[in-house]
Amino acid sequence: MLKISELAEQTGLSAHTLRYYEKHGLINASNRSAAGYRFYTDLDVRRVQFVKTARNTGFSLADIGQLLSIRVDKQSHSCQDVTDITQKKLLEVNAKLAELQSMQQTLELLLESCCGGPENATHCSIMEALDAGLSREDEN
Amino acid sequence: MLKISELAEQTGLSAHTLRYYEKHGLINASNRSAAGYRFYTDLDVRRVQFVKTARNTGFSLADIGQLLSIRVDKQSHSCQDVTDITQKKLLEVNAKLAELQSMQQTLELLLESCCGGPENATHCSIMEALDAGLSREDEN
DNA sequence: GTTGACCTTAGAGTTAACTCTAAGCTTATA
DNA sequence: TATAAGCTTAGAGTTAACTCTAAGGTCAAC
Ligand SMILES: [Zn+2]
Ligand SMILES: [Zn+2]
Ligand SMILES: [Zn+2]
Ligand SMILES: [Zn+2]
Repeated sequence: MLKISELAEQTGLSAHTLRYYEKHGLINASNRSAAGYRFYTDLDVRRVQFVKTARNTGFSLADIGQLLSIRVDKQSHSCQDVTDITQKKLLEVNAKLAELQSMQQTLELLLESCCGGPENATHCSIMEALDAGLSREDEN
Repeated sequence: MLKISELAEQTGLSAHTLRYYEKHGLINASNRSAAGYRFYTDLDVRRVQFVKTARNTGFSLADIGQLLSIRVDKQSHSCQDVTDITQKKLLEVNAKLAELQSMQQTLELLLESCCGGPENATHCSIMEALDAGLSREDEN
């Protein structure tokens, strides 16, 4: 049985974050000491690690709540339930990716166009491009 | 001279957002009516469009504040001042991009591994992978 | 039997960029 | 002149996921 600081160390999450996850219904300590100290079992640890892995994969805490409710009762859920959540997340990630890639391209073009030198910015092509709405050609 | 709602329509920003930008020092109405109504000149409009373009490019409002102070006094700033801001933004974008691409790859692998069917999730490879810390995916 | 580290809770603060509300003026139209 | 639409301000609310604080209780060690 682990105390919260030991679980924190094992998972790389802070004790604050673990309490925050508990408050939001994601995890729980199976046991409490007489004085109210949380004690975590191996099963608790695995659940926290599941949360952490899902978090790293990009799932929101709300998504993870759903995944956890599948996890504790797999019989009552289908693979489609799982792929629905995963697919939805992939679409979100793809949308953000497209946005960021567009920004990346714009920023790279801006940097290519500017001398980046120490003389004054009266001729700066980055400022000109931003003033011109990034040239009317590839507006979306 | 445009009223705030007219500027909003021309720029595609809401009047609320325009007042918010003003409160944060990004824009201003050159004139006010006797009763205090904001009135915007062509120069004001162009400044707002600059802000909007910079926003679409990914710059934060703080970045845009810096870009605007260069814009109003180009003689006192260098191209390097401009590229410093742009370069910093590009690094941020690249970092987020890398993170999202990793998530995308993980999500795609998860989806490939799961049948997505209607039978129960006791055998679901997505759940297994999340339980295993994605170790299967990492090895691929 | 006293440090000092660790634990508890409720609740406030953080971040960015909005978004909205309330209460009261102003302006245009009928 | 009455009505509706639009303007003003200060300030509160939203979102997500923490992050931290205060005030106090507990525990192991010396
Ligand atoms: Zn230059
Ligand atoms: Zn330049
Ligand atoms: Zn299946
Ligand atoms: Zn499956």
